Amino acid sequence: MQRRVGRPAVPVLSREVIARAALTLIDDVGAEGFSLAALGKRLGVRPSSFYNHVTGKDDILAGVRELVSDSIDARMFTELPWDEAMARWARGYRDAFAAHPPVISLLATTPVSGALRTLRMYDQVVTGLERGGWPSEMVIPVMVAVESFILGSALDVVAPPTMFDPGPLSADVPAFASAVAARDASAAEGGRPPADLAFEVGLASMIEGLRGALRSLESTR
Amino acid sequence: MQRRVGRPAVPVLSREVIARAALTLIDDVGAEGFSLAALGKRLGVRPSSFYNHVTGKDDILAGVRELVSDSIDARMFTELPWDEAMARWARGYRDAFAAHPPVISLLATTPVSGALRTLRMYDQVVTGLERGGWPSEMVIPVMVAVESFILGSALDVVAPPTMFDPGPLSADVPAFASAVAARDASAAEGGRPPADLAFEVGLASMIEGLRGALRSLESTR
DNA sequence: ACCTGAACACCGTTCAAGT
DNA sequence: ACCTGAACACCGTTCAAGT
Repeated sequence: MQRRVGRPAVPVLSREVIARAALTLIDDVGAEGFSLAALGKRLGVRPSSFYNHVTGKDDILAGVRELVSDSIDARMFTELPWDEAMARWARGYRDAFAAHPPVISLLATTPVSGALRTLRMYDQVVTGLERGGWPSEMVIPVMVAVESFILGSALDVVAPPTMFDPGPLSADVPAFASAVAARDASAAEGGRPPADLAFEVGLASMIEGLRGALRSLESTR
Repeated sequence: MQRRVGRPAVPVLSREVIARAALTLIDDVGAEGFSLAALGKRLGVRPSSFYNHVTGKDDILAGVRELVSDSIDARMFTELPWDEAMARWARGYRDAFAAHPPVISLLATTPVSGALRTLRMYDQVVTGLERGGWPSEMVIPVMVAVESFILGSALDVVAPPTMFDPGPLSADVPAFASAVAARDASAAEGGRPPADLAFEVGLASMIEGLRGALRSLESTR
């Protein structure tokens, strides 16, 4: 288990290895349990070793972000109508983060990575929207609006479900308490997590609204 | 400047005083410059003093959240039609966070506070939506969907504008690069921050989509 | 009740030393 | 080139001592 000092015969670390181990560590112990010491222990390495491969903790988290982002597919924009592609892209985007709940809060603070892979994804979305008839100055706002909704929804997935216990609070906010109860009953009936209902109604509404906006843009032209 | 040991004649701290000082400190030095040591220096106090008034750093941040959230108004739901009230609520909600950009990332990780004031706000929104004809099991999803969009948009405000420089990247993602240029030109013409365009188009679309969803719910009943 | 000051365990980062 | 190990400044938190 213990390694001798000096350069090892075969390298034990790499940027990739570090990022993958960091992702599973965060998944296992949560955002607040993540530290270079804990990560080093998992990899059988001293924390100072990381600095041969990354510039520091922030760089490790950037690697984690790339790992998660890379699993998001945007190729549907090359074949499907823009509105259908948008719905599928949004679900995949949200699922990628929902698969790693504790990661969401760590990465939410730096939503857009300048990584080339991410820019390529944006490029595909932009191309699909323009092909769908959106005027070019509207394309980025439309994409960012949907992305903001997705990221906000991902945060909601990880939010502590404070709303569930009744008790003294219910008396103070009766309309809210009974609406939560109705929502929970409805979600349980459908066999889905309560947070999914908000995501689906929000996504469907935003896309329907965008469809209408595009129609009126086209009719006034 | 230096205080003698022992209990002071008149208390220098309180939960409120601590939260206000924390908010302005974060505004001044950013999220990463915030520490109990720095906060103590501002208040002329040792970090250990805080523990007489709050349970720790997280509790201080909860106080900051309450401060920001308390400035959000939801009374419009008692007088205006639900869709118009929703639009105003959303703008005020976003503005409250946009007024403190560095705070957003610190607080985004715990989007929903269980504070009574926050629950009261939700209660007003819920009441307004039900008055507008929304079925009770849909009310929470609708509110959460809009709130998710708002929080995601607030994060976007604070996101580093990586997208602006041309150079080698533009060649790799041409559609994206030219769409950003078109967006920037359009924003500059309107004299608004580029991020505002996405918020406005997203908000208008979501509300328009929700109007449509409510209409079809009502027609099938 | 409410502050100081010493002490604690832990943190990210730097850097010389070793192979 | 790539690891260890010692050292650094800083962090949040605990707690006895003081008024």
